[in-house]
Amino acid sequence: MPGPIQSIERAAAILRLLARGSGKLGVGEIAESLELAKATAHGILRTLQGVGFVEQDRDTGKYQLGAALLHLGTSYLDVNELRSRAINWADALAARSGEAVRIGSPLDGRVLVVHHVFRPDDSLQTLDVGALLPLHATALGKVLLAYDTTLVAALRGTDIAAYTRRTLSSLTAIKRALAGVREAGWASELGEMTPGEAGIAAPIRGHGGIVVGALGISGAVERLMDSHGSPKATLLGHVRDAARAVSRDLGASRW
Amino acid sequence: MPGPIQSIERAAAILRLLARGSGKLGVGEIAESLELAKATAHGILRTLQGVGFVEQDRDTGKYQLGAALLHLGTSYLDVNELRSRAINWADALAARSGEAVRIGSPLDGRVLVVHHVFRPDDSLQTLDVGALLPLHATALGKVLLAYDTTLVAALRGTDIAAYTRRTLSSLTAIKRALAGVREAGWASELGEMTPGEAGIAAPIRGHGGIVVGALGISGAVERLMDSHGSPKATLLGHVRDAARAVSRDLGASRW
DNA sequence: GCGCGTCGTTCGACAATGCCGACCGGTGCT
DNA sequence: AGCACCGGTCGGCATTGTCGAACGACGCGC
Repeated sequence: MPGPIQSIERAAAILRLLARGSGKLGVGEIAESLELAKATAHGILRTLQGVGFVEQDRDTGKYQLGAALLHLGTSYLDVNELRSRAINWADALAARSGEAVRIGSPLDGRVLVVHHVFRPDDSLQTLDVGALLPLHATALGKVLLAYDTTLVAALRGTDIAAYTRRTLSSLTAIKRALAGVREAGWASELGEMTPGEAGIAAPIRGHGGIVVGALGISGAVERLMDSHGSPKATLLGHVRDAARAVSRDLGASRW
Repeated sequence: MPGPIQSIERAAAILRLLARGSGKLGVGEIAESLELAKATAHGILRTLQGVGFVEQDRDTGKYQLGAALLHLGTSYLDVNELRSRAINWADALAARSGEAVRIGSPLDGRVLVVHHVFRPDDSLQTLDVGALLPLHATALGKVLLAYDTTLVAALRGTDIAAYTRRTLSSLTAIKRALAGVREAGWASELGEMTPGEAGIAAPIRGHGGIVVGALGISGAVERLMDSHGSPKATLLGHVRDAARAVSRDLGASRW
């Protein structure tokens, strides 16, 4: 049976659609978006509702994501080897650098945040584990792009959003930056996603030396960067050391 | 088409199995657990792999949950009305009480933690959003049980695990406790899940007054309880006030 | 080192299964 | 009141998923 199962693929598409649209959707909207017959979409939705993957608003009849997905998502974190090996090092890096630490791996042309340590102060911060960040406007994403040519190829065709005035919004500019990342072994970002915020990241390598993720810190520009817009040497060193330590734990002995 | 779609139900069962087993499973094990032909299980797994819901270990060939689920799970949090309305009140309750705050809703005979505010000190705490807690051994769960008879009915038949010496492990003992909860309007737990840890919780009511979740604090027994093993009055008041405030935001005007 | 057991995977055929167009019943807007 | 839209249901057709059996690769042990 070499071939994916149609109904399951459609069910997954519905779930992704609900996650992207970030809200409630009706049967008609879903059917139209996915070019399905209304009855087909309804049957899938009813099944997904039965297993708790979607819920239906009693008043409006519209559908949204269900609670069962939350537990599945966090269960994924438990078995994610990258995350479990990196937790201790991430805590240490946050303490040493005084900044928020994030670990990301590629997912579907974005960066999935699989771990997040808050900046060690009492300020209110929102956890963004599970968030999908853009590849081209974050330090984490640049690292992943630099060591995975298929990701770069996938960039072509997608629209490269310009979040701020500093965002690298052309493919050639991005490629030039990636060459620099490969040469240096780390990436940085300065106000390219959010004005005033910066990031520094380095690759995490797994068995055999292939890059399986990225680890980095992010915070206010004036704390991370020097007057020339380059990462402060001590912070950069801490980030690179932490990434190397995680890589070693994952079995990338030579790097 | 009145009837759930078989393949999607099976796919969901596989995902739940992978989440429960908390680790990697082979095709054979999965097929046996679900009483499927090996080829059938394989087809579903291949499809799930294609959409990123499961991943395959390159070396062993075994399957585990995939990264796409993490994003879906956190997307659920974004649209969860209970959580979004409760966040502000939960923060306030944590500040006032000095304890960790958790909000739970029922899922599949357990308590799903949909929000968690750390105890306001610098100690290392693990986020347990997405965790599934037992109904009968937590204050949150007791509240949910007390106001949902179908949950109690479902308890019969499941094994009622005795986590500690104090866990209410018989159905009659639980039912007696639930009557007390209904009368008082709140629930507490003292070392029934983990020795030395206690909890206090109150119901969150939605539109029309039906209980849609529970909100509570948990922490060391000596901080939450008085010498008689009853919740400290001030803490209890804070919990009940917060639960009422959230209920009001959800439209349960009369309660 | 050879063979046995087990694993993930593929094949092919059957019919069960999910898909679709058309049809209800209710709600809210005009 | 009429209309348009919504979510949900029905029944027939054939597409689609299911299953038993066989394949190749790996690893363990005799």
